[in-house]
Amino acid sequence: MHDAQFLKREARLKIACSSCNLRQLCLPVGLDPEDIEQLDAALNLRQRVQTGQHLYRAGDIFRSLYAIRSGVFKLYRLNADGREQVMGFYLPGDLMGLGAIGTGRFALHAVALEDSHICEAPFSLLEELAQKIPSLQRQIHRVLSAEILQDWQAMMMLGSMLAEGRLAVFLLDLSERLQRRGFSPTHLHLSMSREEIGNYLGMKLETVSRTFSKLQKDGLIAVDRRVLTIQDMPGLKRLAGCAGESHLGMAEA
Amino acid sequence: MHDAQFLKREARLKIACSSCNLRQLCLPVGLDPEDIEQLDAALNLRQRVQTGQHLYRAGDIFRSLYAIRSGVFKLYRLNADGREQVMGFYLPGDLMGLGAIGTGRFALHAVALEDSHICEAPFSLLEELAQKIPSLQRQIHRVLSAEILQDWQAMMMLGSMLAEGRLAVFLLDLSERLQRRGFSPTHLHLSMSREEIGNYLGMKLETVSRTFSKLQKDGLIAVDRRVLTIQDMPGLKRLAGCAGESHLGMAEA
DNA sequence: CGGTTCATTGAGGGGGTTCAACGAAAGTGG
DNA sequence: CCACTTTCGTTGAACCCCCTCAATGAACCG
Repeated sequence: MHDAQFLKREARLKIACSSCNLRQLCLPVGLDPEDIEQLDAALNLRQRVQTGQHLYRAGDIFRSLYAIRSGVFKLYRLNADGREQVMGFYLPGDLMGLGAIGTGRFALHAVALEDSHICEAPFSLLEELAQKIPSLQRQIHRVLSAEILQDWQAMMMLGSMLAEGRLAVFLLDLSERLQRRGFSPTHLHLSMSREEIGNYLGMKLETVSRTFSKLQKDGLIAVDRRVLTIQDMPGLKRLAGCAGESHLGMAEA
Repeated sequence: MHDAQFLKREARLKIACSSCNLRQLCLPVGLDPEDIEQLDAALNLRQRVQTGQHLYRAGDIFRSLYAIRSGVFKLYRLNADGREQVMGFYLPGDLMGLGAIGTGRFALHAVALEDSHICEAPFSLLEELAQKIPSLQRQIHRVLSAEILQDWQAMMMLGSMLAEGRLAVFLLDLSERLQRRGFSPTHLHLSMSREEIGNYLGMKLETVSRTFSKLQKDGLIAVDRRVLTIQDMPGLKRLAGCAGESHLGMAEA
């Protein structure tokens, strides 16, 4: 993501799970080469999604999961009075649509924050294949479970942390996910606006901006527009770990 | 739950999925009678968990999912400085442990808020069985997906609603889940304390208490200790729907 | 009955929102 | 190339919801 070279290099490659550099993050994890071939056949539907385009919308009938090959997506919902609520940001190797399996309809809107490429995985085919390939079934379970864990982390942030802590958790999470994908863990490009970050973290864009400024003043990060450098990883982790949770109070059973 | 008669009646019955009145909520959904028998054989491990007892603890090795037959459980985590963070309340028919599938270890503590009965479902057996029974596999996917949806609702509350709205969503969610289980949707017994509710909703127990009082003054609910009656369902839904989200503001793109 | 836990209510303070102004960067059309 | 416009980010000041601290009351239990 945020790397034109990366995009171009990917476009030139034959796009197959077996040759995909995301196979250690995506559905193929734990599969034998011959199984990956079968998987490849099932999800040979590739698509390009340009910045600002929607991959699907809340209410659409669910037929497929979508794996991100490159780019970044924002998942969000619109509440009763039309205001947006960001539910997460998704990176290469992530699967989108997991919340729709149960109901048969997408619950959220998915929009590309950068020019992106995705792989469409028809879910009925995936289920069929999982019936024959135990390791694929296990991986589907793992992926669903991981999404639950990720959501719990967001709930934890929103439920018990102050602005500083939330931003620290957000940055560390992003950093770790980027690192797992082979990007630098300290030099991040933010594909989302301050408003989108704040919306996800349950605060206003002004608060995000102010908190960025404070973290910069404290020497933990350096921000220049949408390029953010983590300068004091342990310090950030300290913020994310314990400090700043629920108004400095120490009470509780 | 919260009904001694219910517990006693259950104890007398032969405890099998095929005769369980939760089979429309739990793992057996969509299974043929003969498949249910196989499922029954796989999870014949029943347990009693008394109020305050832990079913498992964060960090424990994950081997089984746990289905609630009767009672109520609280799932929570302890953060760095030992403070509690409630991640959810689970009712009969719900499955616990879904977040542990990916990592092999439980991420949360599970404690009974009432004297409860659970069914243990060894996950390796479940996976094996799902390999043979497509409808069971589909149900496992559905259950995992439903947990994701439930978590998204919690994120939505925490991220964009004020105390009143959060409490309204909480009560309506509880009401609907109780109704699906055959209980009254308007007359609820709260198995959890104000502090636990507040912790889950990202607010202090005093705020929960004050907000209950306000909702009561407005004629939406009636509260007597841990018995809560919903008196104006549409009014509550109005609160949960749009009102009270992010400081009364109407701006935004 | 005294001790503990839980719930309610009040008063004061703080973190974040709201409203507002300003600046920087990017895109547009002449 | 430069006004013009638009979008995005930053910063300041006032207000408000909720937290904190505190006191009181009700129910449960040994």
